[in-house]
Amino acid sequence: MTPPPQDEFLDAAKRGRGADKARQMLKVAQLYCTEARIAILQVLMQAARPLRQDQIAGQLTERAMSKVTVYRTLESLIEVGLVHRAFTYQRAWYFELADHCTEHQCHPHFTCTNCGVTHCLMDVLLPLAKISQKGFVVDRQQVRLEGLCPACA
Amino acid sequence: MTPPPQDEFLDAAKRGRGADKARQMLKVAQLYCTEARIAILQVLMQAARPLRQDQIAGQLTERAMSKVTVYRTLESLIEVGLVHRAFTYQRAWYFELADHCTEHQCHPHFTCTNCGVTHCLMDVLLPLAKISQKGFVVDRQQVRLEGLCPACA
DNA sequence: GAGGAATATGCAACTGAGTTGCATATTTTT
DNA sequence: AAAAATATGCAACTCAGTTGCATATTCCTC
Ligand SMILES: [Mn+2]
Ligand SMILES: [Mn+2]
Ligand SMILES: [Zn+2]
Ligand SMILES: [Zn+2]
Repeated sequence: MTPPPQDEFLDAAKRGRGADKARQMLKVAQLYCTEARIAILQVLMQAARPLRQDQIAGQLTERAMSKVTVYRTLESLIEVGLVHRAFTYQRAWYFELADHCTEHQCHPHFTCTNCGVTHCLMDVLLPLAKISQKGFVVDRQQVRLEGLCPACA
Repeated sequence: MTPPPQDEFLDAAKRGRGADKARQMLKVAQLYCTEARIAILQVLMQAARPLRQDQIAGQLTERAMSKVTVYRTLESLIEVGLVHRAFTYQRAWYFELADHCTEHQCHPHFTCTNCGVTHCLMDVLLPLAKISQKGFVVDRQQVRLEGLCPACA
């Protein structure tokens, strides 16, 4: 009886392989390798969608963590470009790894107005708005979609 | 000495011409014609950009209004499609009239990360993300841009 | 490895945009 | 004018996110 691949992956992450990846990312970014940063990076690496602070905290299996620390940890990861704020929904920020981003634009996010679930549209890329001739310098273009997801349509 | 056109327009709005337009919009929408709705619609009709609740309240010259009423008024105007929530910035919603919208998409908004001012890009329209073949039903596509505005670049 | 500087964490208290219940006021309908 | 329907104001509340400060952890140097 071999365990299913997901469990194997999660197990590996807990045992340290995911932690090593996180440590390396932090070293490159010149951030202290703290328990909080390693754990939160691992949670975000395994996440299929952006997560709120409380969802991230809820995934921390090893040790509970103050929400202040979660917020400050995310802030530090954002500052060095490892994480970004994907969008807000019902007054709360959703965070995700910043790896799937192109220079000025990340993938779009679709939020279902019926079930509230958000999907990352990894393979959808809209053209950048051409507004530089008007004197604007675009740093980031963000696309949000709302409607019904396949399960709710 | 004729007053400049802006003042003339503002004056006309105060005197009732803008109010008549608002009354008509409310009648069509089957909403009670209340002081609050007429006043807030007029403020939004004259606004060059989306406004927060406190900015709207600050523009109400005739009579002060409880912030609860401003929020509930906006909510009712949103329900009938006259107003929409344009975006959030620093945890606050910005509201605007829902007239420049096409069926599934409004114009993009550019927020300057230096001065904080938002510009409505009325003449910019990105294509709709083609995700219906994946089973998604898109109700609304929203585009946000960040960077430096012409004044700050 | 020990010591010290730099940085991160937890706690408790705070902030502020937005919401809710309920009594009262306004608008519309009859 | 009276009744029914709806809107408003007040005070109290919610809750995601922030701040000050004492303590703990990480890293760097010797
Ligand atoms: Mn995503
Ligand atoms: Mn706009
Ligand atoms: Zn759904
Ligand atoms: Zn600017």
